Amino acid sequence: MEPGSRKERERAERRRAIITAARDIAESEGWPAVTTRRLAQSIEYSQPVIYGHFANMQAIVAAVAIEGIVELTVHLRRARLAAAPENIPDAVAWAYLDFARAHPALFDAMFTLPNGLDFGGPDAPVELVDAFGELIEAFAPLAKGEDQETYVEMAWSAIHGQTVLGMSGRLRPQVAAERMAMLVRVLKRE
Amino acid sequence: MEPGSRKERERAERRRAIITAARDIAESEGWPAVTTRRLAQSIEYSQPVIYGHFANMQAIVAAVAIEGIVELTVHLRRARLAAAPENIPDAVAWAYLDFARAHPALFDAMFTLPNGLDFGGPDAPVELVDAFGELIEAFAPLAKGEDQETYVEMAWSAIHGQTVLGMSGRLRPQVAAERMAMLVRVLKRE
DNA sequence: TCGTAGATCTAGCGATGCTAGGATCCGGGC
DNA sequence: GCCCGGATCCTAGCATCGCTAGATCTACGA
Repeated sequence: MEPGSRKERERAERRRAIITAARDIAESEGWPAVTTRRLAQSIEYSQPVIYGHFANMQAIVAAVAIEGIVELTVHLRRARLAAAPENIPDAVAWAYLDFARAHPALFDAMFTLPNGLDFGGPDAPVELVDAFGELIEAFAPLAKGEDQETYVEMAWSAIHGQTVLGMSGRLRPQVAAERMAMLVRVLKRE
Repeated sequence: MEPGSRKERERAERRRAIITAARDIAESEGWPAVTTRRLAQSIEYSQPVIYGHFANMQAIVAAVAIEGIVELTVHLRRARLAAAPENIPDAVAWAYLDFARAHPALFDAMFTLPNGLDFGGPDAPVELVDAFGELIEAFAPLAKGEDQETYVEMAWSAIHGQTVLGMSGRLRPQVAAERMAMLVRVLKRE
């Protein structure tokens, strides 16, 4: 099937429709409601058509996760570029938490559900590398003498941990702001 | 059924057998292999018997999670008591990571799988409160002027984040040791 | 010894992810 | 214009899941 043909376009559209439907259903009703039959109904095709686009359910989660990572990257970048240089770590940390709160199902696809994505491995998708690059921009300046990449991993996981524990109700919500500010202060080592 | 009777004891034994079977299967084959039919086979009863002990599958995950939390608590306490005072934060942080690595399925039950446990809420199980108490013992001394409880939440979530991202292959494993050491250094604010 | 209450099992319901095999449609050669 | 072959799509079904209803069987007290 030559690229750019009508069939090719329709096929790509259908793939997008599946991903979008999965996102929408997951955000509104939770991931357990995202079933192959439900997706088929959303795109107005029969169930096996789904398997013409994705090998299995996990591949759909992975596709949504990739989309989420891309959006998270632009969200972080926007926050970084809008902030005064000395406020970049705060702004990006907050943007991370904001994103997770605004798109919990997307966040689940990225970090909680099994999605089969190879993050650290040799053939990690570019989207993942880009996202980490954005974190480097934000937090590498705080590394001081330490190894930058390691420092950024450390900072990211600290922010991530606070995000996931907070979102799952394991931390006191009323001090969320002060807790995140405290983390950034500690990371800045002022 | 009066407590202490033979029937009561047998019932309690069976409950324990279910929890143990769930743990064992989850550790050796992953949580998806833990099905009600499989558990029934393990305890040599028919499947509906499971529902005489647990309302649903999630309640079994919760029971395993509680068990895991208790074990994590003693693991952290042991590490704390064995360490020199100035090394307590390092020792406890490492113990946390060690525990997750040694019992990944247990850790999943506690933090990744839906278990319905109310962590932060008013009627959180005592086991959860005890576990957090252990974290307070370890990290509150680092709070300096800051609010202690908030500081401990911050430190815990940072360690937790590094643990979960590391275990799911999202951080470089070869620098795991230096990364955790770096976090503790930052938390100590030396 | 017998009747009843509780314990346990068999069987089944409505779902799930996923697949096989038949129908249908569409495009290119005569 | 027709016909044929391949791609595309659907119906139907398999095995398995969590969970439950109803029958059966066991054990204990009157």
